[in-house]
Amino acid sequence: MQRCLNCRKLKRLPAGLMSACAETASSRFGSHSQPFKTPPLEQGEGLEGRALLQVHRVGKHIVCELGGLEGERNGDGAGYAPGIPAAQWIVHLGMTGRLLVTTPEAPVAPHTHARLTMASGREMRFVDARRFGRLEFRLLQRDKPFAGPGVEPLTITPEEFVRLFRGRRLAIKAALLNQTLLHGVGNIYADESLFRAGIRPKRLDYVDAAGVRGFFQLEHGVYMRTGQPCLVCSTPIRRIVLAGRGTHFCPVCQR
DNA sequence: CATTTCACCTGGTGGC
DNA sequence: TGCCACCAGGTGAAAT
Repeated sequence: MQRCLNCRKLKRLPAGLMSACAETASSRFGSHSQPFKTPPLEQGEGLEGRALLQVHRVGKHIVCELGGLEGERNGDGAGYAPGIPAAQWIVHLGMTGRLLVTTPEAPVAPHTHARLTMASGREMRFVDARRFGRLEFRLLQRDKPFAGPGVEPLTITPEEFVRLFRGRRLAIKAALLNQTLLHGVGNIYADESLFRAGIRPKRLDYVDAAGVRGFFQLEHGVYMRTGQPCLVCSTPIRRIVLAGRGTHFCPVCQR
């Protein structure tokens, strides 16, 4: 018996892999408050026996490419194999999520939502106190490869960037936080980017592909520096709430 | 449709 | 010392 991470009751849990019972996982499927975007039972069964081929990033998501199973076939009847990508495990860490690799004997930390036994004998564990993280399993013969909700900020062209943001009637910071436009930028990078570019978070429809001034590389210029002097002009950094988030800026450097 | 607001969740912090 | 209000932020449902 094990305590379900969703309903907190002592229950027999499916497959011993996911620390949530089937009923709450499915009944609360889609809720914010649980980490299983794919129901735990389906997720555990889907992952079983697959090789972990590659890990990469898409926006704020970690994408694990998984190999096929012996005898597994795609829609055209072609065979999969352990070395051929056939499924994906998508991990979003939310605010406090972590992926840990441990020995099976290692004490199970509070808020451990998933425990995967690896072929090496070690365990991969997903721990997330605040439960903003998500776990999702995709079968490529059924689902599209995960592409993320928006476009990549590190490879977008200036022209695409302009096309994405021009004409919108909302604060530039709210637009930056919208993952269906540009994905991967959270509250901290939004504040820091706008400071470096010298742009007020409340500005509407601001587009200037060459507007990066490049103030600082290492330390936060504005984020969580409310009342402290601006690193450029010494004016106290201001804090407002925008799009429901703490928002920090220099009233002189950012126009 | 576009945009805004808010609930979800827990650990840490500061005030009393 | 302990209690409580409040804050942090990614997401997506609900409201506007």
